[in-house]
Amino acid sequence: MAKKADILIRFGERVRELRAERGYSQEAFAHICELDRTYVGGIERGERNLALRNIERIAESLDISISELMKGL
Amino acid sequence: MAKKADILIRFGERVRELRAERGYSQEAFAHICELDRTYVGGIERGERNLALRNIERIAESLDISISELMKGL
DNA sequence: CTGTGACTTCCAGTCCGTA
DNA sequence: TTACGGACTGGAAGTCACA
Repeated sequence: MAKKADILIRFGERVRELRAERGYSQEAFAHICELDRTYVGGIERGERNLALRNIERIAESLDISISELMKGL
Repeated sequence: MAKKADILIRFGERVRELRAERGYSQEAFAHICELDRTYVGGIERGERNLALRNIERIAESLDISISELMKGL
């Protein structure tokens, strides 16, 4: 199984990349998302199988569409 | 909470549309996704805040990318 | 600033039905 | 074929202390 990297890992890397691009720390970004700092950290490390509502929050906080956020995954 | 159309509702409508396009019944589609039939029904009705792994399953079962699935949402 | 393990609460997700 | 209810289990949501 797992011919490609896991979806959660890839999603986390994508979030980290976009978050860093914007010059946010995890903590600052977490605040914008209204999520806990450690929770966002867990997402970026691919440890969290987050649900659609939180995916939406993250996309909004990055100021892009969900579709854009999911690009390449 | 004054949202025009909740993300879950919009996602559900999108899934229903794409699933029906392919001529699958909810039950047949649920079987392909390896999800419960009542759960798929709940998703299409916008009652379920499903997680990323299951979003991926649905996209795969529809034979499109997650990004494509999320288009317009 | 970030990683991580542990923790509680509540919902994601399953299985049984009925209409 | 789909909607929806009840009851259940595992895991997502959310937080904390400390490295």
